Amino acid sequence: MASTPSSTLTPLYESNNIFFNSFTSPHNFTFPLKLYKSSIRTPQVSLQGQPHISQPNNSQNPDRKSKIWVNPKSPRATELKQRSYDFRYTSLVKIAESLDSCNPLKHDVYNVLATLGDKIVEQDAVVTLNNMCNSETALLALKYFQERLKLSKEVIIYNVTLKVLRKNKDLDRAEKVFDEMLERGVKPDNVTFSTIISCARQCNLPEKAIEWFEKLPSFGCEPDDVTYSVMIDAYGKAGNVDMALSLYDRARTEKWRIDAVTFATLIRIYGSAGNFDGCLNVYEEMKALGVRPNMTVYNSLLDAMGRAKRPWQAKNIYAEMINNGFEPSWGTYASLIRAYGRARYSEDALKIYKEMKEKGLELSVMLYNTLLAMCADVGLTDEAVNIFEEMKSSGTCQPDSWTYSSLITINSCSGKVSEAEATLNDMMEAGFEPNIFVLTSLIQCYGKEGRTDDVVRTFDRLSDLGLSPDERFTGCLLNVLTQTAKEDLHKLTICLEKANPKLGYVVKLLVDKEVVEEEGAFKKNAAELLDSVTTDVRKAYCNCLIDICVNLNKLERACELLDIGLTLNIYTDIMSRTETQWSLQLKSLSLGAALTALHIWMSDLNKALEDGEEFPSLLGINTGHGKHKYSEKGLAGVFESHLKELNAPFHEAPDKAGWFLTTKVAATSWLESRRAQEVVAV
DNA sequence: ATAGGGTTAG
Repeated sequence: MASTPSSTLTPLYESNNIFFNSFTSPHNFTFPLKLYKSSIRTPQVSLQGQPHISQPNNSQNPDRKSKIWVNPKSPRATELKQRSYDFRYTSLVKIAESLDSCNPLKHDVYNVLATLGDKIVEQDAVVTLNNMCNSETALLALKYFQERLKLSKEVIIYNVTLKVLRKNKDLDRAEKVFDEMLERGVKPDNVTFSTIISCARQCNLPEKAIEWFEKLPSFGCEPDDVTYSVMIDAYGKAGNVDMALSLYDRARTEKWRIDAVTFATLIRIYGSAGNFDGCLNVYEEMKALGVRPNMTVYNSLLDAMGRAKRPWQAKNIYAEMINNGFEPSWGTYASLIRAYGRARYSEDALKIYKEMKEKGLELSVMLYNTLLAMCADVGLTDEAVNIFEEMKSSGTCQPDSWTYSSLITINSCSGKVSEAEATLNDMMEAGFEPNIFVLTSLIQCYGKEGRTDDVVRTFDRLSDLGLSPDERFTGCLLNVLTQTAKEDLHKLTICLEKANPKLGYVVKLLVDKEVVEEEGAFKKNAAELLDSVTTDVRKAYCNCLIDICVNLNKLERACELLDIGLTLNIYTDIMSRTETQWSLQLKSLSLGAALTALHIWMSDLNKALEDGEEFPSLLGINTGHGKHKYSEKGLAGVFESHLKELNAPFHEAPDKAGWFLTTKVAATSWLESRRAQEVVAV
């Protein structure tokens, strides 16, 4: 075994939080509650009260009994016609509004419609129904028009009625209306089908949508571009990406004009299937076909890049969108906040937040939560407090358990135990039970303060609430062990055993002197354990276990764990060699794991030296810049002093943050002098 | 705006 002075490896108790945050980020958790939309969307603003529409006192008004003859083909005539149509349209919208709020009784509905007078035309029916939201009164209105009008295109008023039913997500009624159409001998067309199909899609019944699409040919209809687009969307929603794409292919070979909306649909499908390059390819293909992107395309792309955790691409697309003269919509901002928030682009996210406020756009709970979770991630305590205050005073949304979780996490991470406890009380007063996320944060919080008994109490609280520990919760507990004094470790080992017996056993082998270990049992069990947990927590578990070893001065065990980590590909590319440089990559390692890796790397260098291998011109250690807000010092800072203690000739590169470099000559002479010392020491 | 697609997501 080589000769790293192990005393320098010992005190790990406070600093390191490099792996800590993989547990505390609320966005890493799968929240078990399904949240529903808090309010129904307000209906469209009516045209009522727009001043330009009727101005009877205006002497310029051409609608007054004017004797001037106007050439019907002149632009002036077109304008007059337009005005008179605008006027008619406005009154029809008002009728539609009255019908929406009227009793669903034949008598009442007919009375409202009687105000239209006797000279109604087919288009009046279309406009009225098209502006309605109430299914029941719409069906009565449909009857009224059927009784009173000679309809030359009856299918159209059926189609607009179907739109009303779709607004209400009422597929049952839509299907009944369809049957009625057939009974009356009205032939459904593509509009009928696309409306019913999108209704089924919006009802979250994509199988139904497919069913309707499949019966389209039996009514003598050939799907057209819009029907394809709707179906592509429905297949995507049903998770049948292959069918969606093959429809797209079919639409393409049948030379349908594929417009921006369809491309946006395709981008959404690729995005929700996790194929983010697919999204970008569709976008390129679209541009190659000469289709100009619209807002939907941009918003879908931004959303996809957010899911892909590629905030820089979101940024580029947004810039392009602005350059092309588009005004960002609510959806644009929401996508950006999510993209930036998840990726911890805090400055960008906060800028968007500011812009939304300036424009008077309301944020949803989800968006507030995204911002708060981001603040928790990067340690923006003051901003989080501000955002929370603004959220409360917005009057439009109430904090939910996610909100409180983030706030508790923020307090916990900045070591504000009593504030965290107070926030938990607020949460319970607001009617939310503490959940696993909150308890996970609290465990971290107490652990960091060395309040082991409170950690144990919080651990027990979880099962009292009828919850069982998940991998993150257990991982946080394990992380607490890396910060706990030796004499308290046994209290936590008991908890660990309850949470995950295998993990408990592995830790016991490290901590408990009385456990008798069979030859190789530690390595075997540790490997089985790490293999049994999901990949997202493996590295964190391994890092923690190594830290515990390092704390307890069990360097051999630490090396065994690192070896397991390398074998299971938990750590990749830690040590690499090119012709010009040999590197040690420590970026995602905890301090203990990094020190262990350094130890192994130095042994390898020694061996290479012994074997007379040629060293490259440069040797480098990359610690990453370690700019994490919650840890006073990143890995870089700790490493710098550690390397000094070892008299190692590595020096931080001025132009490459987080890199410590040395030359062939310096490295060789350093290793040789260490070996000489070793001989003296023996 | 004036018969069919698009969302508000964790």
